[in-house]
Amino acid sequence: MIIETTGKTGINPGHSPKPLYEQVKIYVKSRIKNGDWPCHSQIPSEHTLVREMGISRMTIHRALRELTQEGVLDRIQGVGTFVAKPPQGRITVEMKDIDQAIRDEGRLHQAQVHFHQAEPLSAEDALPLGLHEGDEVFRSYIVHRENGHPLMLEDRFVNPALLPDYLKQDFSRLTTSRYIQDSLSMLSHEQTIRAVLSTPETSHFLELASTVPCFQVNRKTWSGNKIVSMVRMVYSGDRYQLT
Amino acid sequence: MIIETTGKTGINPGHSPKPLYEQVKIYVKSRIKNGDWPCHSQIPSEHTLVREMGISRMTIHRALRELTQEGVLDRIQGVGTFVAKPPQGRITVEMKDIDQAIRDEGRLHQAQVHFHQAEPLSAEDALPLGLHEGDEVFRSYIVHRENGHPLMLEDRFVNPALLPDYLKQDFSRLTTSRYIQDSLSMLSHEQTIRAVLSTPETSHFLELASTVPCFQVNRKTWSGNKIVSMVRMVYSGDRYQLT
DNA sequence: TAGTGGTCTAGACCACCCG
DNA sequence: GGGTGGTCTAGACCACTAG
Repeated sequence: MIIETTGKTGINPGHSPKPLYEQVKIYVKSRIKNGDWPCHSQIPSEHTLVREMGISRMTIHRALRELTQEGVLDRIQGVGTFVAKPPQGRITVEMKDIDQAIRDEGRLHQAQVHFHQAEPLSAEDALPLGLHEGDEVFRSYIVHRENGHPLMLEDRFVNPALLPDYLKQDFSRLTTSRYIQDSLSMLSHEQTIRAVLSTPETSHFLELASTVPCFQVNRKTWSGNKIVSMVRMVYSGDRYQLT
Repeated sequence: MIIETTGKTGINPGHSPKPLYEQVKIYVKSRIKNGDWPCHSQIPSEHTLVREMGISRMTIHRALRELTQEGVLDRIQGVGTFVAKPPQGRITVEMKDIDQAIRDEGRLHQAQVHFHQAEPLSAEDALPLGLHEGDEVFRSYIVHRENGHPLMLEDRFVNPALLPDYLKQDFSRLTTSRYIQDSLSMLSHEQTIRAVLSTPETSHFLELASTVPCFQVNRKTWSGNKIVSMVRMVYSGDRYQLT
């Protein structure tokens, strides 16, 4: 382990190639990577590293804390620091907002609002929304287009108690999800994504000539313990893909 | 802002309800949440917070650094600290390894290896793998079952240079992706997920009676700048969903 | 030049675990 | 009781930005 310094007064002047704590992190990761410190083994204590590397404890501690945060190490107070098991088989897929996804590809996003109204809640929708049958909800039904071609159908229910001004918005200019995110904070989501076949309804609004495979996203949005919105989004499968 | 202490000798003995830096984080987030510090506005400098809150700079700094890491703040050296724009419309989907996903549901995972061999690379597969036509590659073709029912078809190519022992593994007991993750470190992935219709091939191996919508995942795995593996996974759409 | 954030130290007190 | 990690401080030097 070579510690890079600039040979000035202090032990590590700030314009060293990398900060000291970064060098410690790299050092620890290299020891793990080349097998010196195998999975689940205990690594030297902070005190030991302080002695061996000639670096102050706060700096060592920061390096180890950040590596713990990154999932490289596990630390147990009063016991020691251990090499964590690398996270197995977790690959994350990121779903951007539809308008952003389209614009990021350099294409034109348009939203066509088919309706946007208050309506009484049907029995089948009441339960998942956590409201009662007949309660008034806001609903919007929007087709999103990419360079003029229909890409996604959005059928959204909104809780009027939490977003009383929902009906006043112009969702041909502003995305529903953006409006919700800007209006409330600390939102959480719960969703499922299925591969489905287009139905007569989706084929009509997405202008599909035949039956094609689609992504159907069902998403609930919560603010604290209250449901803000429930949305069904159907993506034309031959024109959309997740990465 | 009330700083909780225990009234002992030091300013903040360790068993205070929350560490000081956590209290600072909560304080900052509350000022943002209730609108005192709007989006993009500059918040007080570290020095100011040190004076106003009577807390040392290292502690203030840690709180602000962690909030920056979490995307709540933006910091610019020499300029100041600003409230970050909340991340818009990014929802992440987590894909677990197939065996883990099945076992997490309390069901039985089985893998049926149809073949597992070395073969010359075809022209169409050579380009995406970054190798040349006719180069030898390892290939495995596996059906994964959930409680006996076929759930996913995995067709994988592997670079023999990086995983020479790939053919010696028993993939009815160990998942291919787990073997790869355990054998190499610092892997990165690149993938696309499409909604597709089952083909005669997938219908046969997934024992589908009719044409159904499926998820098709195409994933490349890199170790550094070398391709380790390329896999196509087809999930029976009526039996699988992403969350 | 003044003010900002970025890093580092030496020392301190603490809670926790285990023999 | 001895070792571990968790937190906090006071002060210092640095790099960067702007007026």
